[in-house]
Amino acid sequence: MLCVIKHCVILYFLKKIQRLYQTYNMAKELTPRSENYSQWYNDLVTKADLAENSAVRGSMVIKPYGYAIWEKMQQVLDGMFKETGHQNAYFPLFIPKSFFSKEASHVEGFAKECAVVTHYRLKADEKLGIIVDPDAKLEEELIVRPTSETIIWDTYRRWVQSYRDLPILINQWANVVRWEMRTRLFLRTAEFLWQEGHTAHATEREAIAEAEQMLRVYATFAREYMAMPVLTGVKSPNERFAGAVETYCIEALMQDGKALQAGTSHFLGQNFAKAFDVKFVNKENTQEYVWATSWGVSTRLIGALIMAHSDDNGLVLPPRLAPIQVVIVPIFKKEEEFAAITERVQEVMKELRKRGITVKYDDRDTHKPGFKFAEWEMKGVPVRLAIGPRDLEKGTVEVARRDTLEKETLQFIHIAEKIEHLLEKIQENIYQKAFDYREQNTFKADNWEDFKTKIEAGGFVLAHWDGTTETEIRIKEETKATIRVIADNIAPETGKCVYSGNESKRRVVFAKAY
RNA sequence: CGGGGUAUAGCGUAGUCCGGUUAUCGCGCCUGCUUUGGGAGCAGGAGGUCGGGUGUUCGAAUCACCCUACCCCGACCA
Repeated sequence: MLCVIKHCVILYFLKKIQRLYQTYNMAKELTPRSENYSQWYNDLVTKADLAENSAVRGSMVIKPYGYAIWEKMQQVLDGMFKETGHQNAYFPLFIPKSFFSKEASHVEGFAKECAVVTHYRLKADEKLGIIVDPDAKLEEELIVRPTSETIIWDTYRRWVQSYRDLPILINQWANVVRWEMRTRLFLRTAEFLWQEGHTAHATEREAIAEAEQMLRVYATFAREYMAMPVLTGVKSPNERFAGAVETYCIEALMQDGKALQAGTSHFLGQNFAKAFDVKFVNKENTQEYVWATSWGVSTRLIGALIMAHSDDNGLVLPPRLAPIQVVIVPIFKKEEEFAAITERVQEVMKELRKRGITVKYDDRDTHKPGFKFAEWEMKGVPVRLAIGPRDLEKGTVEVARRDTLEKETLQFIHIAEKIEHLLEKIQENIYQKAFDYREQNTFKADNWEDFKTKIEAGGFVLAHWDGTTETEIRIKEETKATIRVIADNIAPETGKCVYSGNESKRRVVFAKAY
């Protein structure tokens, strides 16, 4: 009897918990970061309406709001590339398989994740429906580009004869495919969007200068637009791009203490020139191989942007990359009030637009203000204005900032100017917060036990390394940490390798990475 | 690609172990009224090849086999 009552009580509470859970879900809330960081990230991407998984394994649909962020990134970066003398062009999606075998380490690096086109036709089959036509086999199979070095260098061979044809400074905006085993929205997908710069130079020095210049462009973009502090430097030989002589990178620290490579720039030496026989005649009339670079950033930057700043209420976007910088929510009961508010809003919008600020008036009458507040907060709009009858009376406006969630009521007078300043302040504050976080999560480790503890806890760990790939691999096997960057802001100092105890000339940055 | 898990309406789910009337609930959606300064309330309504296929059975969301997709953990990687 007692048992039955107990059972009923338990059932009752189970139902209650389920009800609570359902309410929680409908409220569009995020899983808190502290509870499950990965889940938080996935929730955020979905609920901020940035992207979703598609019918194709590992490939995502980038939704309009997410794509708008990418467009902003593209616009800024494209301007920076043009300023540094580059031009855009477009090379094919398909690459003949034979091209790949020409640069040995390059093939090795990418062979395992290439999609291959083998046929060019389908046909109807009575039993199986549509099938690949076995009679339509390609003479030479085509690789869907995982990166374009090979096809581009095959092309450059025909473009370069004399030193007068150099340098070639080209960028392309494109999609690439890398058949990844485990994918995550934006961070790692089978197909992704990126830009890849490919340059050809007469001298080694000039090529190195180019690779370094583009790294600085990326670092500037990350810091000034994404409000994301980055370390710059070079990769260890083990982490180098397949086919590169030197790989430069920008490396950022995410809120869960894991590192994320946000952009790379490669000095390719003469590897591709030799593989594709790209020579030029110099002023002394002798044949020389061309020197090369390549550099790229991808839609992964959106993942970095999300993880760098966002909180448990949703996305936090830096004003300089926010598709909508200011959203205005009217608060009204009667039609007349709405009309009067709208009139006032038009004035504000005009002033804001004059200053180049992107503003949206959320005049939907299908949702209540509270709903709109929550929605725009989830989408990370930096500044929200609310205007209601009380504001019209007093000549005020409520200004809420997304980064701190603070609200204040300001006078209408010079409101556009105040908001312009506020946007700048938000941009700075977001950067500062991310910077402070990184500082607080950067540690030194001088012995193996300490190293393991600190790596486990997360963050950047600065430690001495003997410079051998063998040690690097051992460390990775034992701790999952890799050398993220041999950072150029860390001064050389002698010491003992944290793993082997051998001589070391400098500390390098270790972390677990995405 | 290995190991584990999941798949029921747009989303989140109950039911599956132990097969049996018309498949549960919440959110969302539609209509109406009342609401609107932080995710509105009430009333009514629509919406389902139970991931796909094959089988077992009088009868399958439920059992068996196969396939597919997604999630978590490893190996690989921007």
